[in-house]
Amino acid sequence: MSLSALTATGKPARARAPKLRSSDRREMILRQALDYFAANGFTASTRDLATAMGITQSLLYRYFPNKQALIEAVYDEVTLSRWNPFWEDIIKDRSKPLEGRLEEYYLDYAKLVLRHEWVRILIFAGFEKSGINDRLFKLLKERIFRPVVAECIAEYCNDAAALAISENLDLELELVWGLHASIFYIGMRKWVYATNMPKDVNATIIALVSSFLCGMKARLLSRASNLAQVTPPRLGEQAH
Amino acid sequence: MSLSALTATGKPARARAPKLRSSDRREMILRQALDYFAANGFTASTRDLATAMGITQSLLYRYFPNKQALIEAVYDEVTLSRWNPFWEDIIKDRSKPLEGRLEEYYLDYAKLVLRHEWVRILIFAGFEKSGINDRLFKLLKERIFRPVVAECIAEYCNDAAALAISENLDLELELVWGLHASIFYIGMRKWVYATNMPKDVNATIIALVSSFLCGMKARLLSRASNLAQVTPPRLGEQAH
DNA sequence: GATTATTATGATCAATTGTTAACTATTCGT
DNA sequence: ACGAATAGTTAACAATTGATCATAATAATC
Repeated sequence: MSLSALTATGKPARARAPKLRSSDRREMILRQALDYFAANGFTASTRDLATAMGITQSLLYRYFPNKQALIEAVYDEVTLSRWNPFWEDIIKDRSKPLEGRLEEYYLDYAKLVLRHEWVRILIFAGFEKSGINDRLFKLLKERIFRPVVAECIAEYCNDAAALAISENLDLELELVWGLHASIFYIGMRKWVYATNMPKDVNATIIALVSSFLCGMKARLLSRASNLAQVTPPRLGEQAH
Repeated sequence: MSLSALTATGKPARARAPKLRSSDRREMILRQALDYFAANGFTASTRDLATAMGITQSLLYRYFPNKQALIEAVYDEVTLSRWNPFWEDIIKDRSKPLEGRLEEYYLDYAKLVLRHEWVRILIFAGFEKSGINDRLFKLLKERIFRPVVAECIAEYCNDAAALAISENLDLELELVWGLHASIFYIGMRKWVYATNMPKDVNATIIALVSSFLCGMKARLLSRASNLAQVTPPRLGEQAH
């Protein structure tokens, strides 16, 4: 009988999925599940997911013990394999001007944010399992936010002022959170709200970085000068 | 027989829900559904929802034709009734300094963002039905973002410069999007990612507003001065 | 206190869900 | 070419879902 005939239950027949090496099939499932979950949320059914990738639903369970395991593999794939380990080096490379370094990093990060999986999977994951993003945020804070603050201080403060304010950098860190948020939110406008985007994304990133540095500089100079007033005769005064 | 006895199927008995006036019951369902959906997402089952509010699931269908209608009522409740119509007046009130006005508005908006329903319902809605937030974003843009840009221009530009740059305010608007994002993201850290919050939220808002104004001022002054250089005697042209 | 209008409940349906297991098709070594 | 190993499919189960409706409980009216 014909392979393209109907099944016993009358469902339209589909070409049998080709037999792949176990590792290849697993990789293929992971990649497609990533796209599918990013588009439809983790609540999408395993049946629809399997149909979308041209295999039967039960085959999923040969490669992942259950749906949750597949979801976690997808999450790891997004957060671990899309993190660029060189970002930190870009930020810390003092052979280039600070503004250029920040532009370079944030323009690259924006590319990530403009791909639907980064924004959507991160948010889906946060909703599903609180705390799942902790590792990622720790990475962000230690490898990006703190270095950015350190570079700004190195740029705008002398050593004495840098030392003096290093006790409390909460608000400086919050300004970096703010810049991060501004750029992440561009992705949210596209991939969560489906509302209007900046006319020119790159120009927007550059304007945001410039504005950030302006605010950070003003803040650091202001702290340094307050410091000088409080302890007049010692080091630590500096101007621009 | 006792009212607290078990039912035929052995489920633990629950006190029968009191008989309320139709409008009161509807209001009560709406309010509780808001909290429950904000906490558990729109995919939460109507059974669990009903149990949480101490009524039976079928009662929901007396007040809302289906689950989708309930979800939409919840969404409207959040977006329509939590919008403060006086925000626009605060921003435009030139009897006060600009920075103070922005602080006042954003401190108030932050209160909204720190309540879980605003952040979560908005994002849930965006995921469920793309375009549903369009009306809200139009409101934000017309009543908040554009006025903020206008007030900044009034503060930092003379009339000629204001007129000249008014042709293209895309990037200035994007800076306001960025400030909005910075504050909304504080709510996301709490209600989506369940990660760390600013140590002092109000101080953070004030620092963000200050930094924003610093960047906006620099940008507007720079545009105005470019303008003067390019077309010394006339009005109107502006460069990139 | 009996009648009536209104509100809440319980049982049930059909569809969909994650998951398992028995079965079939394909590939590869010999 | 044959058989074992591997990959994929079909069919089913139990639990959960949104939704419906007849009925029981309560409040209002007289």
